Amino acid sequence: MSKREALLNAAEHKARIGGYSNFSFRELANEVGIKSASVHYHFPTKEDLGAELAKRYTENFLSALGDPEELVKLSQDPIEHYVGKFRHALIADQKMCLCGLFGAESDALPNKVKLHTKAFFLKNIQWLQKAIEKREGANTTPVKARNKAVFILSLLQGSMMLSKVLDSNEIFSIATTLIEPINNH
Amino acid sequence: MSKREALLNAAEHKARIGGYSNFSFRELANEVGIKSASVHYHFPTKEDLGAELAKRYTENFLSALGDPEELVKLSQDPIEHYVGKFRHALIADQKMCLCGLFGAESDALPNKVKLHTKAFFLKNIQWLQKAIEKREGANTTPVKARNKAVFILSLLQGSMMLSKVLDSNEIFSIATTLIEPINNH
DNA sequence: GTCTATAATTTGATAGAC
DNA sequence: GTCTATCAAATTATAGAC
Repeated sequence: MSKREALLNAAEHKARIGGYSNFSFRELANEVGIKSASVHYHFPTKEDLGAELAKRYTENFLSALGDPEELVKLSQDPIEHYVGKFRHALIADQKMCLCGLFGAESDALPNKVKLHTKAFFLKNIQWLQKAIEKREGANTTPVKARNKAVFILSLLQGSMMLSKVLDSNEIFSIATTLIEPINNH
Repeated sequence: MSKREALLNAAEHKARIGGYSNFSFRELANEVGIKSASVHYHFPTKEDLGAELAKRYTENFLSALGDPEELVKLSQDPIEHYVGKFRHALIADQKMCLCGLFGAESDALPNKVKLHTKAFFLKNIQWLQKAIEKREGANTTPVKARNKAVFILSLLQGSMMLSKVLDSNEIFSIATTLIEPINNH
């Protein structure tokens, strides 16, 4: 693994626990076995590192989601699939969504980081909207599908927050089970 | 207004924008017109200040909510009332819920702050559960009412997050409108 | 790519005078 | 209650050698 990649991994780990201010160049450097000054070779400023972090997280997350159209063709429920990705982030990693944390502290972030965080949310809403449109066909409209997408993403981010603070993965299950009545409006 | 109160107000303002690390004793001192060292007279450590911040926020929020039983007696919808308090926090203050931000970075908080943040969530869930039980009477059970409470609080925290990051209060309206099908299961 | 050395700033905190 | 003075540590960042 390249040093650059190792730095991003270490930063992601810390940021998903305490946000943008929860990692420093020195800590990351120590973890990957180089000196703090050398981190600046890979990322000129902390803002650059933070932006790359949110960008990479978004790319990986959307890539793991796959194409919503394909899912519908295989007659899989894309919403259930989508919820599963968040469940995995919470249960397997025992951490918040990186962009959920960045989103909450959005107004305090350097501009480039904020923009990439915003992109995560826009792209996820688009993914969900498309999935809902494909699944429901003539039973929905673009506006209704987008509203449902906003609803689902809000609920997932919020239920991850509650699961973390109450230290209970069951909270996530409880909140997400109640998606169904909306999902099958 | 006492200096102590002014310090808490200044801290709350900053914390609701960028979390626990987004305020320092020096900044708070400057804003209320005293020196950094004097802040330690009011709050020995930053952890003490943070804990008091979450505690005061929780007290104020629950006090503003009032008694759910009273609301039901006046045949007001307690859920609508509850959503209105979050709407106000978002629209009037243009900020996240303090405990929402603290909740997201929960695992990085000093212990006392974390405990008071957790208490905010537990007390809000209790309030909602009681409100739902009173309103629905024999149509619900304690478990079902609590699950609904978890769902509503998750959705509200998440939709505040999305509203902040997408810089759109409409997002909050969209997400919360879709509470109704669950509310009237 | 990584290092040493270093700068400038900020931070939480303490001691002791008034 | 507030001040001055001070501290130790941490932070982001740069210059320049290897």
